[in-house]
Amino acid sequence: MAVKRSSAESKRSRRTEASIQSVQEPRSEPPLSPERIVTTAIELLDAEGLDGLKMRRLADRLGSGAMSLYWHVGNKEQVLDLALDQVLEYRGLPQSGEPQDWRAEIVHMLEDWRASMLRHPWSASLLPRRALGPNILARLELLSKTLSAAGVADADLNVAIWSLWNYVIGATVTRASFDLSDDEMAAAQVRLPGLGELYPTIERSRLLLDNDWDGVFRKGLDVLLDGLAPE
Amino acid sequence: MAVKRSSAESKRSRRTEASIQSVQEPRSEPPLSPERIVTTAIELLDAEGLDGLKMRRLADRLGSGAMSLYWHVGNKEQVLDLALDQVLEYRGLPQSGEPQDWRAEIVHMLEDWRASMLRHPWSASLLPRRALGPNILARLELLSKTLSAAGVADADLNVAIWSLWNYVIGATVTRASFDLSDDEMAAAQVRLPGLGELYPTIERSRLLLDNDWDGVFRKGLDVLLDGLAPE
DNA sequence: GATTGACTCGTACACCGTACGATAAAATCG
DNA sequence: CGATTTTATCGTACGGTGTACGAGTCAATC
Repeated sequence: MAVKRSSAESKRSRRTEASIQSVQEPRSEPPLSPERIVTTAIELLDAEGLDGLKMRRLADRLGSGAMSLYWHVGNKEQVLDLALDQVLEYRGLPQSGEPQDWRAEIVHMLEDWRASMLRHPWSASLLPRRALGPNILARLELLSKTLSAAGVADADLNVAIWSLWNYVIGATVTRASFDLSDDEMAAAQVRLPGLGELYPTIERSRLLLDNDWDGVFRKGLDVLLDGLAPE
Repeated sequence: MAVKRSSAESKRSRRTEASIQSVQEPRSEPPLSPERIVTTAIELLDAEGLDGLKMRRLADRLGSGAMSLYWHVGNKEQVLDLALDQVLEYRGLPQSGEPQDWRAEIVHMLEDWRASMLRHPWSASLLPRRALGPNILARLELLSKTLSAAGVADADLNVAIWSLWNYVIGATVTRASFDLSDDEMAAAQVRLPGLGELYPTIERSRLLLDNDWDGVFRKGLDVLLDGLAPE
């Protein structure tokens, strides 16, 4: 079993000053920890994609045996859970005070959400099947709080929250899956000869091609905010 | 290799009238085909979830050997692709003529989309990582065509299409993943003692609890349509 | 009747997550 | 201080996976 340490502090009392060969041993890796495992897992996921994450490969990167990981994490699923939640951490608006600009705050948080997931495309495919981690909940909480403080009535609050939420999730998931296929999809729009006949409007609007994704995202978000927020 | 038959007709000339034991053999299954494989795969996915689909198990249900499937489908991924696309087929509005009510047409298609995916919750987790199948493209095409015919300017068309699209995808994916966790999540909202302290607004609005999901979905969709459509 | 192609499937292999228990090292205790 | 427990590492092995391969069957064709 193990994984007892909830999130204990890690005493750094090792190698107390003068011991033999204290000068340099570039050989040995730092000790394992859930944090290091998750960080390395994210690197591996970024490099090799969702299917590229294997416990043995992760252990290789960490310079340890495969089974050593299981002392720190329960199983592979938990590694994925932790990696997803870590990627979704939000540090908030950089500015200092509170300029009361709730709309800027919300837009920033949602655009950061989208940007964070697009930086790690595997996270989009993970999101639909994982539970809500603390960082996801924190963003939802911020969204709720800000909207409520901006004057959205309690009766309309859940509609507003979920509408914004859905929009961002959908935009991210859609965009990320396009990133994955990428040329395959762009190729598909061009290659298939029958495609223009079956889907003429899509072809005419070049819907799948050279889109200004960021601009489109922002415009739709504005429409939603206009309709949901007071005034 | 194989999988040569693109979608050929299947000659049904077997058992030409009078042959021995033509009366009844309830033993033998109908012959394998991509259609039967996909249909059975959907049954299995509905019953056992995404992780429950194994090629051997699928073959068992079909009364065949595991390797026989590979004559008809390239690999397991393709089975998932086909299952997803089949679930997303759209039959259109039941009514006959064209009452010109573009808004009803769009709402119907999008609500049907959502309903179809919620009927098969595994499809939501599949969607983010699969390419666009023909039935998905057909829905996108219908959406484009209807909006365009309703008078949405070409310059605004892509924004409108993607905004609606994103919203529906997000709503479906979010809702489906809640269905999967279900009691675990409802339990989470109640169980965790610190949850109310960390996320007070979420708790107060009962955001994750007893939501009128269908109503919320429809309201957000209306906001979006109001903002995107002419007039 | 011989040949060819469409199909079925048993066996085998590489690879996966991880249970289990043997180790070693550090911390704690008598 | 030695003895014992706790913490951490990891080699081996097991059950299960997708599927490559090739040997089979059987109907259609020449």
